[in-house]
Amino acid sequence: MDMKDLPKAYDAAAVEADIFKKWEDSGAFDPDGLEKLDPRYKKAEPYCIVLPPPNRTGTLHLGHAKMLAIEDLLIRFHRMLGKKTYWVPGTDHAALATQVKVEQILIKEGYKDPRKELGREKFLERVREFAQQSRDTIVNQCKAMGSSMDWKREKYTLDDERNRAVNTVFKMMYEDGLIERGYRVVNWDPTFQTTLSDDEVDHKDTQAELVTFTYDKDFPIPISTTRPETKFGDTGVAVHPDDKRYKKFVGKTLTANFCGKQITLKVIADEAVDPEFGTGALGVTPAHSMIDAELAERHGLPMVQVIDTDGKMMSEAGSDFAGLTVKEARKKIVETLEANGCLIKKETVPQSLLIAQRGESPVEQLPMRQWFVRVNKKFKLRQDTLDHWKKGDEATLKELMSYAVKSKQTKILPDNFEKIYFHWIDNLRDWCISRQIWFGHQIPVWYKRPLAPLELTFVTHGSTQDNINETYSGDPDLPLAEQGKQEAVKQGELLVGQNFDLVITSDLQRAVETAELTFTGRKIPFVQDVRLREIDLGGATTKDRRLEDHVAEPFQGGESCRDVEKRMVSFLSEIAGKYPGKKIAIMAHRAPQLALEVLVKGKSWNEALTSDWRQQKPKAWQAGWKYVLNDIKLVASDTPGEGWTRDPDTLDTWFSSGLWTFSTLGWPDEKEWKKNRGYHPTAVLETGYDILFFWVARMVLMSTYVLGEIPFKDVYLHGLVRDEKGRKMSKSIGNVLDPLELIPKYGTDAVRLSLVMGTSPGMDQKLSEEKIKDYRNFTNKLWNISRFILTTTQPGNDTESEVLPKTLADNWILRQLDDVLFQAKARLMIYQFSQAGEMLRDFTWGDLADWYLEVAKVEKGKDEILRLILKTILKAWHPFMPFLTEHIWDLAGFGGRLIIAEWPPAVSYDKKNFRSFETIRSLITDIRRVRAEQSVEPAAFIKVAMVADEEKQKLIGENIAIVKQLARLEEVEFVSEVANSWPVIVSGTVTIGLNLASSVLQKARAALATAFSMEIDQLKPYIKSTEAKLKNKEFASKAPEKVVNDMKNKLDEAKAKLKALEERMKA
RNA sequence: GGACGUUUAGCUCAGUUGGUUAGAGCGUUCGAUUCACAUUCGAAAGGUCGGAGGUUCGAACCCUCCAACGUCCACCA
Repeated sequence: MDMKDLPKAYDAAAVEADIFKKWEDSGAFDPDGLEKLDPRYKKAEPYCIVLPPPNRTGTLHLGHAKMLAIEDLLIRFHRMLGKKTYWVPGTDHAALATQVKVEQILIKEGYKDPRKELGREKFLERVREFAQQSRDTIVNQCKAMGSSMDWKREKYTLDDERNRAVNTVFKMMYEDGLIERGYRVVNWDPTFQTTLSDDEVDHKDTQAELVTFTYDKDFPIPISTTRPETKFGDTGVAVHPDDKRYKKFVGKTLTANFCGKQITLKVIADEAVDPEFGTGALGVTPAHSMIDAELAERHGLPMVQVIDTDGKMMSEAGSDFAGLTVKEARKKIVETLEANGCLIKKETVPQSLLIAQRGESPVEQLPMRQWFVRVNKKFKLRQDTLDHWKKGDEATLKELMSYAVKSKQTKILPDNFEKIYFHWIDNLRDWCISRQIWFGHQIPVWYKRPLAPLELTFVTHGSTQDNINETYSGDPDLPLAEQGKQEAVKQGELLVGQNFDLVITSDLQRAVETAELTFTGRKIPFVQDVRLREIDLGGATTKDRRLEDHVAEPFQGGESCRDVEKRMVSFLSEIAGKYPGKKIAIMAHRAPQLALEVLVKGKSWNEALTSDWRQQKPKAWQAGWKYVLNDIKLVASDTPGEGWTRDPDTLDTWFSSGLWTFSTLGWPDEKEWKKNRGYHPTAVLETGYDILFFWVARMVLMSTYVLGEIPFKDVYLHGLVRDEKGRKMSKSIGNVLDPLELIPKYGTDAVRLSLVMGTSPGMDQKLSEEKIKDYRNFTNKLWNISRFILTTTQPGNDTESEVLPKTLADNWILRQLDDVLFQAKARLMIYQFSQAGEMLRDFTWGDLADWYLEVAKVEKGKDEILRLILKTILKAWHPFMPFLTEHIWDLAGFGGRLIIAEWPPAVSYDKKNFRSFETIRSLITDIRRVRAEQSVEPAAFIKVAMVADEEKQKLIGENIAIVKQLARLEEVEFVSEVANSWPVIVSGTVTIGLNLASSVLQKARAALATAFSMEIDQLKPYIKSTEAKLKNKEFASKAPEKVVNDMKNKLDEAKAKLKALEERMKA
């Protein structure tokens, strides 16, 4: 292309798609592709960022655009630094959010209850279809933003590999006792019919009616509530321990007839009660308030549920109320209380209502059986963790999360968010992870339910010689010792009166013998089962046969505890089908019994091992341990086969997101994970501060737990993008700026700049179209700078080697360039993108375009240096403006792809006299100012005469062409003294006189006199205060030398200037 | 109720560990324009750094208190 044909303005829309394709085809987005492009990436340090996967709920907004701009900047910068950069692309299924969205769409299509009408599979198909469309949109938008990630490596939080990671972690946590199924009060969303975690519930300030009443006419303690309808579930009344009014009731159990229902209430004293509020007494509703549930747990109060999952009153509320909605019931209760004369007063109070984060529906707190991650539970670490704990040490998940940040292994930027993070952890409750929605990772738990529960009685075998000696002779099948036989008989005596339908024994000698002796004389069928055998110790010798060490790891050549567990699952599921409702005695060994504790009681192996009765001294001998087999629960990463029903619930979406840093790198697949191991911990996690808790904290939890290492070294939290008035962008206000509309209008680079510049981490950003326009102007400026250089210079050989400065201006611009490269790099390393960009802009616009290019129009022979500067700034700007810079790079024919060019090295210049050009610059500036200040016609600026010392005369004389061009002068002459009739200003130590047209002379003199006196008025107090300061002994002794010297120099300059001005005034 | 921010020019914001007379962009005013760029260039005006105390030779910066605004967490039943 002929350079002359370059359009006057940069047309982003016309070139961007093309450039993106070139990048994509080049393989530069692929960390392994980099090696093929440039050998320097072969042994390169890895640099990895995982893309916070956008939700597949629709399209990307400006917040995403900001995220992409910052992360792409980081990736491109580090790629140019020579790192093997891997930006992991992917999307999030966003379980609930996506399902809700699709439900809304289906309702619009005419379905009334889409899930019921379609059924699980068909409904999920629609959700998947929507998610797929959304994914396609997201990918295209990311590409439009210029994001340099390789979509061939795309991951999805709900794909098969991620599912494997989820199931594996679930199983690990379950085995460690960190996941449990419990009956607890949870947040329930009656609209979407699912539980929500504490973090998914918001508080909305509303007005509510606070009702003060007594449960019935005779009840001695009045209470207040805004939720009278829950009072059917009250099981206690709590007062403050010091409250004299109620002291006499504490500890008593009272009854009342509350609106037709008989309730029993225990009066308890608890510090948590505020004696000042209401009546000072609090009706405790353990089933419908987490706070009350905690209170109830402390005081042993029972839980009575009265509201169902539809938000309606249950039969527990009495026939008058059952079936009513919460609202209806509330109204009716107040009326009933009033009619019964129990109502004391009604008042309006502010209340914060629990609402679901999506939508406005109120959230109920209900007791339910759900799955929880226990954050305060001690567990044994599976590996060395965070360079602080050793494998086998005990810790809680909270401690891991806390230590990762406390030890600064993960640093949060800005650091005040660390405090917020710790505060959140301190108040963290167990995390409810099961959801009753369909879209998501189904919980990897299977059940087999017998038609009727089996009653199992575990009986243990009598001692063998090894048991007595507490040794291991190596023979796994010893007969009973004499002592053991006696024990077996004794056991039989203790079991008299208990009836069994069947005895199943292990087939080992000691078990069979014991069974015969224990159940002698009873006519019960015996069955032997090989699956009930003791754990196979393999080649273990006495020293290494601690079961604790072999929970997952098998004994050498033998079994692990988990292997026994597997046998027992098979055993139990068989007898569950064969003998429903029967009473069965199980005669077996230690490991099988512990497996029962695990499988039937839901303990973890470590819990089962530590609570094992055999550990107690003296051993608590008893005749049989009872287990009721309601269902057999199997936690597995794969479906266990016929006859098993999978838990229908799905997991909280953040469970899978929490694994994102390593599940995307191949874990738990050994081969893949090994390949990508170097990328973890990832370099930085860049995201909005609004998901610090949801996501960032949970990734720390998962990574420290699963891998024992942090998920990322730095966390960079960007602020939210708001409209120009500081409001959140929302469709209802209509202030949404859509990246897809902005990009074609202003160019991607301008949009990216506007999202990066003028922002700092953690601070919200106000964005207007005006700002984007300003950055569009800048992209155009860079375009025209390039256009000028490319049209006025010849390519030459464009070497990377040094270009020697020929003139003062050359030396000055190279020095400025060198400085800005150093500064910008330093800022980028510490995530100060805005400052880095500002420095580059000041150089590009202020130094290069406004000065050096002007100089270049006068001084010729700058082809080489101009092209070097262009090449250098294109590199430096590339992370900020990838499209424009790559495009110009192509046009200039610099060769190769800018995207993998090396970050520019230092530029050499003459360090001694780089300041000389500053003198000329300030002279020109002064002339320009005088002209403007005095409102002098340009035509009057014909001549400038100046008084200067010889050195300065020489300097200016050598650069006279520049001075003339930039100050728009016709002539400059040096004189010994400037004529009195000429207006004069002082520039540094140069005195300039202006030869003005006579018509403006008078005006100019007057203006000049005012200007002089103003300047003198400014200088005098400055000189005075500075002199005083310098004379101050304390200042002189305490201030650093550099400060003092700088002040002295500046003072001398000011004095000289003042002297000259005063002389001029006199004249 | 608790915590964390923010408050600097008309607007949007910088201001690195306290150190010369506090900066930028936009806007405003004045001026320029055959030149790479009117998406341009030059210049100016505009700030007792939210308020009040304190520490220091020296404070926009550190400490205390207050005010306004914002955000997060808790939930007083």
